[in-house]
Amino acid sequence: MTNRELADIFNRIGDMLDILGENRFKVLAYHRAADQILHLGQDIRACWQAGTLQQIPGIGPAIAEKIDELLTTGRLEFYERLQDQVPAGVVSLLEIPDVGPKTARLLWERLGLQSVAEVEQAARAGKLRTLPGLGAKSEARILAGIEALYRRSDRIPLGAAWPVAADLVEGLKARCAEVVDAAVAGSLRRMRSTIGDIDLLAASESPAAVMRAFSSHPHVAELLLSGPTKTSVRLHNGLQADLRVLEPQRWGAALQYFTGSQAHNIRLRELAQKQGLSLSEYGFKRQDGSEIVCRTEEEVYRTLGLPWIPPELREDRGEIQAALAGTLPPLVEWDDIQGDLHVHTNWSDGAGTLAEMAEAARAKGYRYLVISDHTQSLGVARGLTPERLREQRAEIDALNAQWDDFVLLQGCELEIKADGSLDLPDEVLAGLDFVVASVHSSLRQDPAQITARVMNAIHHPSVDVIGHPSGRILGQREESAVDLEAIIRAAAESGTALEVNSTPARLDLDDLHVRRAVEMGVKLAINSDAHHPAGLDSLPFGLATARRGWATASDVLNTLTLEQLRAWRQARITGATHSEPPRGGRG
DNA sequence: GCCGTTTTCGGCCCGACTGTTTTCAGTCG
Repeated sequence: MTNRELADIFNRIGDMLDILGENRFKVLAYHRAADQILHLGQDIRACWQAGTLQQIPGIGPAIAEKIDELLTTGRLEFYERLQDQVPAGVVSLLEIPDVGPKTARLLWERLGLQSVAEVEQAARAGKLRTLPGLGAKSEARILAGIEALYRRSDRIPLGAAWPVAADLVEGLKARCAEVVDAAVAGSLRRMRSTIGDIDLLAASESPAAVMRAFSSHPHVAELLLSGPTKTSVRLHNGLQADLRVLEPQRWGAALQYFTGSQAHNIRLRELAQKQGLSLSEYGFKRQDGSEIVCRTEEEVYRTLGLPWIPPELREDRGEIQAALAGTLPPLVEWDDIQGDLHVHTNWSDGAGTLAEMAEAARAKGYRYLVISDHTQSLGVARGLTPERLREQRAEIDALNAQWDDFVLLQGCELEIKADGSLDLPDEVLAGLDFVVASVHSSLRQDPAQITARVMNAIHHPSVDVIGHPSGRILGQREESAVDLEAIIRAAAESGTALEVNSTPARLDLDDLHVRRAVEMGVKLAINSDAHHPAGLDSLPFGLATARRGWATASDVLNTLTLEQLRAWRQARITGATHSEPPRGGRG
């Protein structure tokens, strides 16, 4: 039973208890436990076997016992009894926007409705308006919610949401003189890998003018709700966008609040309470009603006795405890990045020439760039044979003669073939400057098979990095069955680095496995996997993913200078232990 | 159901918006 399956069960238990009218804090406890399990970053069976379940925040004796029963027997009596009381179809009604536990229970008890389709039928027949507390408007609203549910678009990748959000922010600033400041907030500012909706914030003394400018933006398809401080719209691409407008002097508190996450904010408010303060998007309130208004986020955190916490960490995964203890990690930053270790050119399936890719990298201030075109067995990508690699080497050498501040390295993205063998002979690999090894084929092999393939590459002395280790494509392809925990352990032993692939649709490793890798002392390579010069621009998405996994510069291979990178590689090949040299800033 | 440098019992974040209401409940984030 996987973490996700356990989390699903506890979430459904929470939903069923909610519908039954159980104490809301008990309901919350189940949802919190589910969230913790889902974001554990390692298989919960390891904690179970080690007897450390109750060390996970939000898991106490009752839920630990239920986890034990589920993992031991595959069943949970408590859950089965609840399922007898609340039909699964009734729980599914909670998926309808604006239908919560109270309404779901009402629909079930008074009209016997047990599916979204039945609710839709009843609404069309005008039956919902006969229920206490519901009128014609609620009925129409629920019907609209069901239609939205049917055409619901899934979460979209971070990299796809950014340009739209940037357009909206720019639009606000350009179209409305009353806007003092505007910014992206929410999960987008926290740089989650996928985005469910776009949260925006504006500072202004004239909210109404800002709301008008927002709701008339060309991206906007439909006005969902509108009040004096908040407007929600649906965009033409199907995404929902929410805008909050606040007074400029409250900017810091508002930005903090609206960035979330919700779980992080709840923790902050609990801290505030202990100090006799109440925290909201407007700032702090003392018990006598006087206010502490915060113009910056730093002031919000300082008032609570905390250092400013980077948005990427605000998920209630230990960052507040670390901030209290003064042990927040110094996260890797853009200025730390010295080069990109994985790009393609028109020698294989890329669109740019060697010179074009090199100049684009130089323009970013990089000191080096690894050309890692595909290898021969990936025919669709015109993978390189040993002969063509030799020809490419000559061209790279010629290009390198013209720079004294930048170096092109010759590498490859080596195919890990379906039988686990590598796509180039050892002597060819040994002649390259750097090797990224990746799986592109037979992604549906069983866990043992595909894990063994990657293990083989990890233990090869010429392989420096495992590329996009999970193989996921966001919204299209689940990760392969590869045992990432085992891969991370093996990488820690062999000194092989794991990639954080920055392509917006990949972001692979994900933040949770980055965190696990950092804990295990594994080096990360934050790479763009660019297939054209503009593709280099996606590296910040991988950088953010690494930051979400608590990575510091010393965890990241491509923060090393060229000399250090070469020394790191040499030390691995010779098996020597290497001390950590100081990093040089890119300036 | 979880949790504790104010607590092992008694708390548990806070506000906006909507609809159906005469002051509030439900939902959402």
